Amino acid sequence: MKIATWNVNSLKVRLEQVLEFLAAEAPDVLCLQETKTEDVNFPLAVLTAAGYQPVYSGQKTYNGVALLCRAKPEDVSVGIPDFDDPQKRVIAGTVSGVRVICVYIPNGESVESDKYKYKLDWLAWLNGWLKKELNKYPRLALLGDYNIAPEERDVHDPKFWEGKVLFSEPEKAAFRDMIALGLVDSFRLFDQPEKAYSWWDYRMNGFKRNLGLRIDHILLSAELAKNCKSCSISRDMRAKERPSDHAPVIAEIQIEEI
DNA sequence: ATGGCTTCATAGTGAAGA
Repeated sequence: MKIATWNVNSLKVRLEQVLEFLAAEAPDVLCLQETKTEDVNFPLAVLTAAGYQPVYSGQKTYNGVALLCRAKPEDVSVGIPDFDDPQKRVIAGTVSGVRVICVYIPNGESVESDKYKYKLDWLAWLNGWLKKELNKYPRLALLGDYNIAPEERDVHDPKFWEGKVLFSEPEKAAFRDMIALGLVDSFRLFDQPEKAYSWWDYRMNGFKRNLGLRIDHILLSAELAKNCKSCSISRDMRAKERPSDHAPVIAEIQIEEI
């Protein structure tokens, strides 16, 4: 089973690249963030024609998430239960016995911002929910744009980023809280290139200079992690004309039949 | 190493992203 996540920064603008990615990688599930598309405008027909069954939760201008699935997703849910959030940031479904949760964790803007408080609050709600979900679904994958670089090696200039949003201590602690639930960062199960990132600022020639952060992740429950065969970042998608500022992350898992 | 992109909503600028 191949699962992937990609913050596309507008599905409308990136649709051709999404189709290209689906054709090239043929993932069983692709999690999308920042679709910035209302559900009535979701490009259902073209993605269905490409062999995928999408489920989605979007809104105008901001946020928006989707799961593009080869097999029909079961028990689809939207948002975090009991957490009243008008921002569309979570969609989950069960595909081939694997619970796939797609998240677009808030950016936070800056540590002084009210949006940062919202981010930390949001992460606390996510953690509480994940705890229950892991009891329910031993085969669970949490994919998405976390807007957190968990370690120094995930940041091109840790000194500069120290204490700043995306790399502040409370955010890293929230990430570790997810690891403490038993989730595993699939990317670090394998040898990886030095200075491997998943996001580069559009400004300042960020990509060409590899001034990036690794903030898009695929976390796996223990049962999936032990069967994970690879995890990599598709830098080539960031090198294209008119790219998203994020690159996709892909993991392969060998699913044993029960 | 941040003002210096990109997208969206909108009709000339402003918000937001990270």
